[in-house]
Amino acid sequence: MSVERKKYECSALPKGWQREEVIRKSGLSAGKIDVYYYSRGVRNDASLVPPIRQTASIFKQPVTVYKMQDGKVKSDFKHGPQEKPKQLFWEKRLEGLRACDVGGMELDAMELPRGLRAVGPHVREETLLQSVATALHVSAQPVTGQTGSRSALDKNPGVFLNPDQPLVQAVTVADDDIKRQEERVCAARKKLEEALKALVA
Amino acid sequence: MSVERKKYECSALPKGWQREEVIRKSGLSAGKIDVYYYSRGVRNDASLVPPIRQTASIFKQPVTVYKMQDGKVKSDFKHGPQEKPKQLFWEKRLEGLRACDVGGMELDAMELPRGLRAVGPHVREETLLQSVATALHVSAQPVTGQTGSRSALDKNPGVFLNPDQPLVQAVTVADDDIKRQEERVCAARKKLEEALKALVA
DNA sequence: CGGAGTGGATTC
DNA sequence: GAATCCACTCCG
Repeated sequence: MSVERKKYECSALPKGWQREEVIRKSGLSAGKIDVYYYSRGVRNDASLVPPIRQTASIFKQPVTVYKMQDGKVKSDFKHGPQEKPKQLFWEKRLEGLRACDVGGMELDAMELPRGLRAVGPHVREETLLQSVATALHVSAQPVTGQTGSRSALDKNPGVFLNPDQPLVQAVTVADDDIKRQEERVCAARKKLEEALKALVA
Repeated sequence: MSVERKKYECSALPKGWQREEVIRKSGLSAGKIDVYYYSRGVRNDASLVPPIRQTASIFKQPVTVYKMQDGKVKSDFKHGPQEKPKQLFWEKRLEGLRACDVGGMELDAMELPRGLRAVGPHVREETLLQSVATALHVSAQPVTGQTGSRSALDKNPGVFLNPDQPLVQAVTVADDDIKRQEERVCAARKKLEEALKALVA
């Protein structure tokens, strides 16, 4: 596994600094080039060990840390991995779009079970379908829907909307639902039984 | 110094598995979290460490190993993870079945692009659709289709069929196909342009 | 816990 | 669209 690497002094850099170019050899970005800059003894160079100024410069500028009385650093930078912002209502980009067959003929929209209710401002059944379908297709977690109250979600989605769940109100399965489903299974079995009988006769 | 460690069962994990989070407490990456997964003492459970009887039982039966004079084991069992047998043509169980809408009305079958050819004995277009759709939906690997010759696959699927791929002949994309697709994109862009013009006018 | 290597967002 | 930057994963 030979990595394509070139490392050399570069006149545009201060004395003692080196520029390295590494070609990515796999993945989606294979072929792209990453550039690294080194000065001697990187590990312990004060200009590269945090805390460092977050200013735009290839030469990181160290920071003087002032301690408070209790010995803790007076700062509020966060620990742990930062959570990425998430896009709410991305489904709206799909509004008015429909799948079509090979010939370009638009397919009918699917009708959803009556129990599924859309939530969020101006979210219609069309968007609901796309949202739920995507969640079922993509999500690794159980799909349970939004648990916030309908009015809270309408008025303040930025606060109450759970971006990990589709734009459907959380569905509660009651005893009634289970009974109804059992009846459907029974009916289907009867139908199969009769079909088999008819086949033999 | 209190080490920040949390170890707990996690509902997203299979039963018996635990997730541990350990916060790095020093170094450049201080504050970052490492996640470890554990299952209960699998490592040293005699009934789960090979060699194991390959019999059907939920309780794996360990094997007594007899050594020969030279100290080597008198056996030819394979090392490394055993490959599970795979079901060929499971798609045939779905033959004659169709999705229906909420009202019980059967939906039309989808028409596939002409380039896709079914392979394997008695595999029709209907089965082809189910096979390809499942592969795209479920497979983590690229879906490339069967590379064996059509006649070999028909006569000796047990030998030549690749169970990791759907029952479609490997599709080769020629320059012609790319050109045709480019034309389609161009046409779609023209249509969009005109629609936007009409909207403004 | 560090470092190589990549995905992907951001900036130019 | 390319260059740059950052965050994250994986593995020793």
